[in-house]
Amino acid sequence: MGRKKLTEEEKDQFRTELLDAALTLFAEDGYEAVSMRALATQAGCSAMTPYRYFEDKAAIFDACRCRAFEAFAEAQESTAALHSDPLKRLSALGEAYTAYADQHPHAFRLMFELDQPKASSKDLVQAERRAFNTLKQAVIEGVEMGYLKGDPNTLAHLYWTSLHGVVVLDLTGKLVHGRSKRTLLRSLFDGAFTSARS
Amino acid sequence: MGRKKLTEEEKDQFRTELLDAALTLFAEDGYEAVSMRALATQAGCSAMTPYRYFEDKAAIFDACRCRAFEAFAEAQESTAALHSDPLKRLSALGEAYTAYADQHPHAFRLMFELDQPKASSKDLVQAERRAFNTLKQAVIEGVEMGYLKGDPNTLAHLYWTSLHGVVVLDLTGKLVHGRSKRTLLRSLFDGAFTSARS
DNA sequence: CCTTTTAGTTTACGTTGTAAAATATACAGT
DNA sequence: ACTGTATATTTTACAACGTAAACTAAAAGG
Repeated sequence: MGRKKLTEEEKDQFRTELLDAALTLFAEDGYEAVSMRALATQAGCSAMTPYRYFEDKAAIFDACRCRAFEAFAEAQESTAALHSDPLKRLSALGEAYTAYADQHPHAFRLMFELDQPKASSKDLVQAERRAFNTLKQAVIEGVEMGYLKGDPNTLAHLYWTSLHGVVVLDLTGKLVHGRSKRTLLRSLFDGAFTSARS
Repeated sequence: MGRKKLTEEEKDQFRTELLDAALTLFAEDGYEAVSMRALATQAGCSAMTPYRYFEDKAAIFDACRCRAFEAFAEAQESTAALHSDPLKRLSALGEAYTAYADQHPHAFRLMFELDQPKASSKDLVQAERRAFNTLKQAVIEGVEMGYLKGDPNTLAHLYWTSLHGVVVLDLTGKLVHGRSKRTLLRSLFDGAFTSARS
């Protein structure tokens, strides 16, 4: 029941396993399937054990959010690796962004839910930056190579926010019938490059 | 205890009062303050009474969302009424959009929460359209008067989605430090009109 | 007057997050 | 080797939740 004095590695190991279990439940049956008791069952411990390793349920969700951002960043990075041309890469990253939302709706929701704590943990901020940097790097190269003009940081943010807006409004069914996500994304992409193209 | 055979108007009246109570709780203490028991207390009835008038809690929230969209649409409309010039009006509508998110965070969350039912009620769709149409009308006039070029519906959607993306990513604290919402909105507005300007 | 219909409340159940208490195990000191 | 203490984990317990089921009360129809 209580071996004794777990090393820091063992604790991290358990935390990792717990988050694995949570992410599994998440992916399988969605957000509300992750109760403390369900999570405990999945992780093979009792309902109270997680409380030795995390402050509360919200802290566990925060850590899951962090993991979700890392996985998302990896998806973005591996997409970026396929295209050396900055504009092609930007386009592909946009496609990958919406594809990720389609294929991992629960993870996407976890990442971008409106009611999450505004002050993020250090780790979460880092994971978020990592996801964004892939996009930003493509914009930087686009500017350097003369395909785009303007402040790279601003351009990258604008591309991201526009993309995100289309995705979330589509996800919540708010786009007016007849304007598909795909159509809008194409127009967005063309328009963004029209206005930013040097 | 049970007068008898309420008229349809009386029923609607009660529904309205109940939603008023819900929206009050919402605005005062936020999303999670709206439990059935708290709502009942606020509305001056027992916890089960609302179930005679709504299917379940989700249906009440749907109706609240509808009301929130109507209030939002009104805010947009009254902003639009202040500016006859389409471009000035579009800019003002963008400002009003972000201002609404700042001033009514709970209502905004209710409207645009990621996990809402994708298939909306007829009323909700209508309220959503109404909010969007104000923006769309300004774009239409902008095109008609030769300030903008392109398909108005698409342009309006793009303006809206871009705006929305900035607002929600700011709201969730995802914008990288140093890129303020305001800066991005200005760039967005300039850029949109640069690319769409005829 | 009695029965039915309708409105509303009370009670009760299963589930949730988690505080508090109980239990089990490993090590330190004698 | 025995005992006490620190640590890990589980068990139990509680308040709050959404809501089903049972109950109460009053008006309308026969």
